[in-house]
Amino acid sequence: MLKVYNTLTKTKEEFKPVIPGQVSIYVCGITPYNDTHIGNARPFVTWDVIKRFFHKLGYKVKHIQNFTDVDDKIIRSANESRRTWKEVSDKYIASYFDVMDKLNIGRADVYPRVSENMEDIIKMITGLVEKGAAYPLDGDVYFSVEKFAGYGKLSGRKLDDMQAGARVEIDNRKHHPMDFALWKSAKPGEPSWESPWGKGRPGWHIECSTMSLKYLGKTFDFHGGGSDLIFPHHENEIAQSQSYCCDEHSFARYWLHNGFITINQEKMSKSLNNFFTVKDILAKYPAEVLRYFLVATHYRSPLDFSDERLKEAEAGLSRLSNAKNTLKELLSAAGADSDSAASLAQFAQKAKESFYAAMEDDFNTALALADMFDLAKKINVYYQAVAAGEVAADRKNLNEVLSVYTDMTDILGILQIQSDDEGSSRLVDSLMNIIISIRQDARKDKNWAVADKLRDELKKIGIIIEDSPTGARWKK
RNA sequence: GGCGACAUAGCCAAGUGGUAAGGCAGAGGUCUGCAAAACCUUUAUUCCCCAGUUCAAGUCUGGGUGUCGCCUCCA
Repeated sequence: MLKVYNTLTKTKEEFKPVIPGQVSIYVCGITPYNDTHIGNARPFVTWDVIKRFFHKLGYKVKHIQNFTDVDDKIIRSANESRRTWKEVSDKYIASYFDVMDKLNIGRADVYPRVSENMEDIIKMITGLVEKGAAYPLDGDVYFSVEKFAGYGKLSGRKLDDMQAGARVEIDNRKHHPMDFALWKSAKPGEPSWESPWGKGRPGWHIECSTMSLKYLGKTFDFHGGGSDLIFPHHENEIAQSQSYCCDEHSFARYWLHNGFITINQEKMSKSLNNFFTVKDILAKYPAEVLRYFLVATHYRSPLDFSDERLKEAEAGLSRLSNAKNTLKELLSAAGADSDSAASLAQFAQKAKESFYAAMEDDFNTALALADMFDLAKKINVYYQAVAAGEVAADRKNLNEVLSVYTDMTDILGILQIQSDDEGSSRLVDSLMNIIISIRQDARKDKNWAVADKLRDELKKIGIIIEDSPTGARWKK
């Protein structure tokens, strides 16, 4: 049974899809005015893992993720750099895709943009005005929070409380201080679109309502994003959407929010200027290390980022990677089938069950990883027995173990990037074989100076030589 | 001020009321020409504090302390 923590009910609930066998997901995407930072990257890695898991369970997945390409910050950036808003957003959307690809994140089915959905947005605002849920005001349109009885149900707030402690400047023209803009009239020099209320552009929240309803229908399964979106963004989306559909049960059924990435225990954000871009990190660490780092903690927990933590991630990932290589090495040396790895294969099946159980419990990747480490250890123990000549490698059962191991890495999306470029350089492979053979000769002659020099020099260019009873192996 | 989350070893981290997973780092050992990788052993009588419920509490309840987040653009 798959359980997910729903922010709306504040409990873990059994997941029941709207349409059996299918999952519909809307994830709030980015505002492309800046390079993607690792805080931004977290929800996308999270949802990528969730999608991979649903695929493994046999679900058909539909995933929509927007780009907020009409926005104050984009306009400001455009004005400062003498580009158009379109040039700015296109540039950072391309940059977003570039780093997402490196992080091995699969594409959504559709990436709708605000600028390409104006008609639908205007239609929805018009509908809300007609229903009396919103009102035009001097070229703007505001949503009337008092007209929506459920306002506050996602974030657990009451209108009265919010009023009391509000830090916002009160605009007295509005019917209620918490009323928020669906449409903003154009100021000079701003991009604008024609509407029944004059030239202008949409407010922030309406786009996600419009586009999720457009692509996923009136009721869909998941809506996700960072926990800073709970209020006001997602609260407002619910208000708009349910008012529009005239149905308090419509719109997303499960709301999933991931915790923040922090720096020195403080939220990483563009406004605090304490962020690291994904690009910066990828200049220092392989993309897989960053991905592993993000996956090694449950998605709802806060996650403190530091160089030290990345180094730990690198060490942990390398352990998993070594075990996979060991498994492959065993297989390539395996002869006839035997039963020597039967109990290892059995253990692998148990580990797989345990791994799936962890994933079914609100996508507990941290717990699932423990099963991978347990399996890695058993693989290593078996390897020692083979290396000591106690047993012969058992092809059939080892193949089963590899398939379990690969199943796990497929779900987490790790240990895959490396294997892609393994085959890309036959020349390097051939050269390494020659070097290793020369070094083996030197070792045979007890010429340690030459053997060590080869190993040390290779290490300087990032290639590690490891001797083993069956010969030397190398890795980058 | 209002609302919410969290507090588990040196560090990170999981934990369904039934006796504390896993990783990193450290220590000792095995293997090795030396390394590396790997393996074995070792590292929390105890889960922020205090009360309570229970045969049984890290887990539930109440109170306290601390940290963080949201309430304003934010993933």
